[in-house]
Amino acid sequence: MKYSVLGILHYKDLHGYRIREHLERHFGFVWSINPGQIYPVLKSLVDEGLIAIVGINQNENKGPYRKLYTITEAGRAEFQRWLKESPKKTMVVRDPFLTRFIFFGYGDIENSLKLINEQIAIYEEQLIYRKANLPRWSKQSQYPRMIAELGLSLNTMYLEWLKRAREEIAGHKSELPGAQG
Amino acid sequence: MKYSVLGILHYKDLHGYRIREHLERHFGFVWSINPGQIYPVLKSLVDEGLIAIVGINQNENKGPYRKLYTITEAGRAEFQRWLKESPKKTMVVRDPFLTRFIFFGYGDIENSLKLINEQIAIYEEQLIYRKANLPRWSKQSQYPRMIAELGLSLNTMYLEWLKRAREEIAGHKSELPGAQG
DNA sequence: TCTACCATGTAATCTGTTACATGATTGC
DNA sequence: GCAATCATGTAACAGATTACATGGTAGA
Repeated sequence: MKYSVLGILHYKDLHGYRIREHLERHFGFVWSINPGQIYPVLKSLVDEGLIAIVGINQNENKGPYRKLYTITEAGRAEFQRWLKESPKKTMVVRDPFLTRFIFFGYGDIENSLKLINEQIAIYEEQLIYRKANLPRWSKQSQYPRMIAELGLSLNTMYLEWLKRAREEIAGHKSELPGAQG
Repeated sequence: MKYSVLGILHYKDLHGYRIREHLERHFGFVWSINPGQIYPVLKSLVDEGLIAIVGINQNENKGPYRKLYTITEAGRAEFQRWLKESPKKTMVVRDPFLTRFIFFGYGDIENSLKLINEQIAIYEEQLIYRKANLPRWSKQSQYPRMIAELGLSLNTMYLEWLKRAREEIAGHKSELPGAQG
């Protein structure tokens, strides 16, 4: 999304690949920018005059071919306007596992438990990664650090819920073999 | 999404408007189906033979004009296949407030606090609604109830985080007037 | 040399969103 | 009678996803 790009260029001049990598690595749970999306977005931002190319590294210098982008004054103004807006929509969680979970009553319990265990494994790994990365945020980056803390809380809460769900479903299985709720 | 429609038709034969309403009301935080999306989806499901129209209420009978859909055997089979699949993607939270929050360091603190307070008001109201609706889920609908519990946990956790963020930012304001983190 | 990754880009397709249009019904 | 809501639908647009294509660089 274009405002994320404008936001990140406040911090540093970057090229497309790095912008995407940065967003994905640090805030991937809040949004994800697609590799096939970042270059068209950069192009349209240049066309609108909100960002500009400050340099193109061709192989005269060493390092790969890439374009370095910077934010313009118009870009900063547009970003400030956006930042002040009250968001019109509330939080939505997109998760292909949860859409299945709702309908687990129409499937078989063994398969449900298998999928739940897969999710637990994924989020336990993610939790380790997130705990390890929290101290990296300095006092300078107060807001990104708070977002990282939110990610950690979400991760912890979700894991607890998954484990409660697993216990409840496993218990249900032994009580009423074959039956589904 | 088509599998949500197939899932919900396991529970009951419904018409388009009710399908959307049901999804929106009970699981709106996990997905939202757009009003301009449900009818094309129903049409393509009929074309694929996964659902079928069981009746059209024209104004011979009382009540408004509407089409009642049911799931076919092919639809059940396709749904079962989907339900067994391991989801390829992990959870993503979409929230226009959080995308702004990350960049609050580049805006002014007064505005940030204003937006945070708006969010707190929204989610406090939502929390009351969710607490009130939890007991409605019977033992029969175990999985939807667990989803509702997840919604409640998420809501509670998010509110706590918003309030911690507010305190931290408000404190920061009085310590270092004009400065931003 | 070969693999993995860095880096940019396009095309086709699928979803999602907004806005509109129509008309019936229900309750005040 | 009027407003709100029920109900179905379309059109235009915006955003996301997948797949592909190209070529450079770094390190085993």
